[in-house]
Amino acid sequence: MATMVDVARLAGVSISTVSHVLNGTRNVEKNTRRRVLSAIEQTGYRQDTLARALRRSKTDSIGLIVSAAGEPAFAEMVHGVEQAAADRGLTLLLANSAEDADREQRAITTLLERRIDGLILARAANSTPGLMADLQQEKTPVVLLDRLFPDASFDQVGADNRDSMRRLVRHLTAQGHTRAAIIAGDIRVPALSERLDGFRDGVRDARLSDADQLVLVGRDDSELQERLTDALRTSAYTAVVACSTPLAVAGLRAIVAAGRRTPDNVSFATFDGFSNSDLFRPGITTVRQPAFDMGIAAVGLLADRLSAPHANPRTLRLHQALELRESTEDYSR
Amino acid sequence: MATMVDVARLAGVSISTVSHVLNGTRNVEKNTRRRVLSAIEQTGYRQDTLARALRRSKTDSIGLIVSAAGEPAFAEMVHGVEQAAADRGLTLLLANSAEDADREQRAITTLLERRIDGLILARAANSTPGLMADLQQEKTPVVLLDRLFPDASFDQVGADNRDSMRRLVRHLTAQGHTRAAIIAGDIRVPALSERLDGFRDGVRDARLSDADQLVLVGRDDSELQERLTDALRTSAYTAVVACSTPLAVAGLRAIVAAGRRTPDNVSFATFDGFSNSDLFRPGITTVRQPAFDMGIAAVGLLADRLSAPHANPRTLRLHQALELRESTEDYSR
DNA sequence: CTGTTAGCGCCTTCAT
DNA sequence: ATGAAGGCGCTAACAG
Repeated sequence: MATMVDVARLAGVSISTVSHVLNGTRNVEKNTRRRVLSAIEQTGYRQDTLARALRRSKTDSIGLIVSAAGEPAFAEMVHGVEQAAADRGLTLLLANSAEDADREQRAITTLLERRIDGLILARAANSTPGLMADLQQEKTPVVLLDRLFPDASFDQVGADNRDSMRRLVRHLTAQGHTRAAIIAGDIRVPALSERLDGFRDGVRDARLSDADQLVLVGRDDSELQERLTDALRTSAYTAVVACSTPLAVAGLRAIVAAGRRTPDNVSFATFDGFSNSDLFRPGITTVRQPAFDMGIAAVGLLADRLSAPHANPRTLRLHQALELRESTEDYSR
Repeated sequence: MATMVDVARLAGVSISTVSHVLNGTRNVEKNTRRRVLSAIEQTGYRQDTLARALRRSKTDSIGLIVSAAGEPAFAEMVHGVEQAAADRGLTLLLANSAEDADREQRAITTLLERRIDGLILARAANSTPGLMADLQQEKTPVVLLDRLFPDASFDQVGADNRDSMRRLVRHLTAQGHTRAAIIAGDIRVPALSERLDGFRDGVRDARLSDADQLVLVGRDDSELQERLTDALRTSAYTAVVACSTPLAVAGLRAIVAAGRRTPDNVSFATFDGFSNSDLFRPGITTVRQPAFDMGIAAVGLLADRLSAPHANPRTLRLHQALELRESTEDYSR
């Protein structure tokens, strides 16, 4: 591999001149520049980012840790982050915590050792608050994605979960539903607890009784599925709301297992949803998370932070569209 | 940020000793080791991967360039690669070429400048053969993923596309279909041209006429969709086969636009398919690409290559399961 | 068992 | 307009 020394020798200049033409960091005579450029060409010289980063203590790279690389919503966020990073000349280091705090901690350490300029983090469900305190101490800026932190001392990008759920419930109650089951999942995850809060808002808006609603909370999707199956068999719930794609899978399976049908017997709606779901029956009413745009926005916040380290932290809440489909239509008790 | 010098001073040893306890690269007395370890603790020392990599000329990182980060199949490959890399202590640098040769070239340059130990590449559709020749010259090992190269001079991981399609066509012809349309898409993509070859194999197996089949080739999905719509309106094709998820979207839309219905009027099958598609109607017969495992396998090949630079290149073809569903059932002419 | 030292390739101040 | 030279933080001979 050719180095700056090789280029300098071939061009008959000093390595400092080579560096300066490379970075455009001071004037160099037209003619010398030409010689350097052609020497670069001939030697096939390629800058060594490592040495450069070591010297400048800046890597032009950012890290992204997602909590569930397998979920479509996170895959989209990764896509968005990658695009926005590349547009800014930043390289993306990707890691997946798989909802595990230990793996998350290891990923953070690894990325910080690699001296990333900034970190975008969708925290694992069982991530400890202590982690955030530690991160506060680091000089590497952090942007929280999707999995937000209650006190707004970080830059964060999320969705308007609570309000979106409230709108969804309003839609259901407007159709006459009075008893619904919500599969809330692991409410240690802020986005999920926000959605549950929104559900309660909606129930209150419609002056319905909390006791008539079924709230399914827990970490084990298949257990939730069973509980819902039982509930649908024995009680008169007329609507089911799922709070994420995997929970929607559990919900739909429970509906089938209980011998119910959507939308005939039971209305169904979900957050996040399934891709291309408009092509299939039943069409499912979905609150669509703008995951790709959230990824873009996270990089934006991070870039802003890098250029203004002491500005006030910002929390962005992106709007989620409510896509109405047949799974919540034609309800009649 | 504490450095090895700080640790050494605090522990009252030389930096070389610190380095050796850090890397376990030579024996150090139990007692000194303890002192060093505690000094590391106290200073909050963290290894600087950059300096280390510069010195060792080895970064313990790999690059992955996908051609279409938005497609579910590639998202799964990313997931698999990330997991396998993390399991081996490798950091993943991710880039997306978005099927554009220029972006691909830039991504390659960027990653090589970062001195990745190896590269996993799903080439862009319009990637030039010259690129592969250039890559041959690099000392950085390359593993081709999904988008393979005809001459097997690289390590590669793909699927048994041709044979899988042949099996699928056999299933269709066994049901009595004699006229099918295949949406082959951009056959510059090897996986797609292989699938088309398999289609022709299947047609020949059944002693059907090529002229009775409709082969739709092109880069613009919506144009293919229109052509298929017209064909379905005017000709008696009884089956449609799509060669990727986006092409399946086009195919299903065309079927609807032509006023046909699956499976009543027309059978339908696709490669790659939709996630959780078992939950929806019509259930679609799908050749499922083992994308996650392909990602895992690619890292495996790369790791092997790193430890045995001069071994013969290997091409892995993973088996794709044929999932039969109702979209190809109950056909009667 | 431990220490000294020469770079890895680059940027950047200080001279000229 | 250009060069010389000192590190960035670390590993790996080479010495003791």
